[in-house]
Amino acid sequence: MPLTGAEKRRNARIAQVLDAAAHCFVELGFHRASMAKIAAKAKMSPGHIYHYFESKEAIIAAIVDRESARAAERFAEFDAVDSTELAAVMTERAVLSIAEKTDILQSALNMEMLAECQRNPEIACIIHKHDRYVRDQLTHLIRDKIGLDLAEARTDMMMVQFSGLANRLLRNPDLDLTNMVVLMRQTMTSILSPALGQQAK
Amino acid sequence: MPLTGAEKRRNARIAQVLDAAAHCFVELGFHRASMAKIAAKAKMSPGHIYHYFESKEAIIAAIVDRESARAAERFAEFDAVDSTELAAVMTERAVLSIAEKTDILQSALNMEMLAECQRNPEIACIIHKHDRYVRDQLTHLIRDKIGLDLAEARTDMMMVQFSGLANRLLRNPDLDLTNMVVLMRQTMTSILSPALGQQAK
DNA sequence: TTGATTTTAGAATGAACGTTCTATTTGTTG
DNA sequence: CAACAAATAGAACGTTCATTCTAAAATCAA
Repeated sequence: MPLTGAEKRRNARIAQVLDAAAHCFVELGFHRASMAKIAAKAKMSPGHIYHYFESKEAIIAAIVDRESARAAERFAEFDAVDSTELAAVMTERAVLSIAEKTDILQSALNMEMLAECQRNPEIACIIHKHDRYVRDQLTHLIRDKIGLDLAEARTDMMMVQFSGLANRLLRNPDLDLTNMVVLMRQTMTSILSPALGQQAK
Repeated sequence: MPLTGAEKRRNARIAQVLDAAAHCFVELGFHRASMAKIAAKAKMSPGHIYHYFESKEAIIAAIVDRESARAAERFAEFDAVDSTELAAVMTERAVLSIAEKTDILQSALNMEMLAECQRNPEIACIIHKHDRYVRDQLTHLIRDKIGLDLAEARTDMMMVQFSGLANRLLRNPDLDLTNMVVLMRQTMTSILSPALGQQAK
């Protein structure tokens, strides 16, 4: 069924609040971003926000859900990639997405989400849900399309590279990516290579 | 020079506040942990804390500094490891330190610190300082003791594995480490192997 | 012990916050 | 246009917070 005019407007307002909230959360963090500031950014009154969200907590949950979903979506494109190229494409993507300014800011939000994840069960649930989704897609790719064993472990190792790189750039903003690309590609290739165990002592 | 009684007592009180603050920060985050709660946990009055710290911000900075220093210290032991064993030892350490409950809680604090790092220049400075220290140690090890090229890039890739694994465990608490250990060791070995570039397409 | 200094507690303060309430404007429908 | 409903603004409320102030207790010097 198509949305009525009222519903469309309502959704637009909700998106407006979420955009404003995301902006404030990146800049100030969940708990220093006040409803007043979010309202100002969204160009509506503080009180009015409560017609769309039950509480500030609900806004945080909605943001975590939306941002996690967006991040998960970006993994979907790997599905179409030829299996011999997967390591290279993933490397390019990891490095490139990190190199974009937007993702650097994003990762502040990501860190905050992960911190919140440990104390707020509702947030934990949302994050785990999206992570499971990405993991299942990737595992399917590795097990069924590439035909490797230990697909879950390989998936998690691939994902270690993504989050690790983001984490790394926060701790060391001067990180030189040009040399790391080579090593990253080698690492991804190694994770996706069938031979296992002989390198270990 | 040895510390006087008064100085010793003062240092003990400061440590008492920091321990209490760390506990509250893990449980509630930087901004929901109130001075009243920290004071209660430290068994002193809120007002009294201001004799040791200028502000709550100063406590946060001190915690970030102390925790970063502790984390950096734990990297020092790699210095004594035989270069052929480094990958294996580092793998064991990454997996083991993650498997400990204390480090899981620690990583909530870590995430919060990294989030704060993007908005608070003072916090950023502290984190970068400790990261540089660890990185320099590891780079020296890889370049001078093992004798590899691209030492900085290899260092950062090693560190990607550490933070990536911690990150991963937050997103997926059911992570099965037993299979990952094998892949992690292979990855670390690959990062520390001299041959470079031929795997890449 | 007495006086001085440090350490400590706890109430007081003022600002900021999330949320609710009340009123006004806008939009829709007959 | 009239009447009603939805949307919106903004003031008001009660709470919580970081910080400061005041005074009491403890410690130390003589």
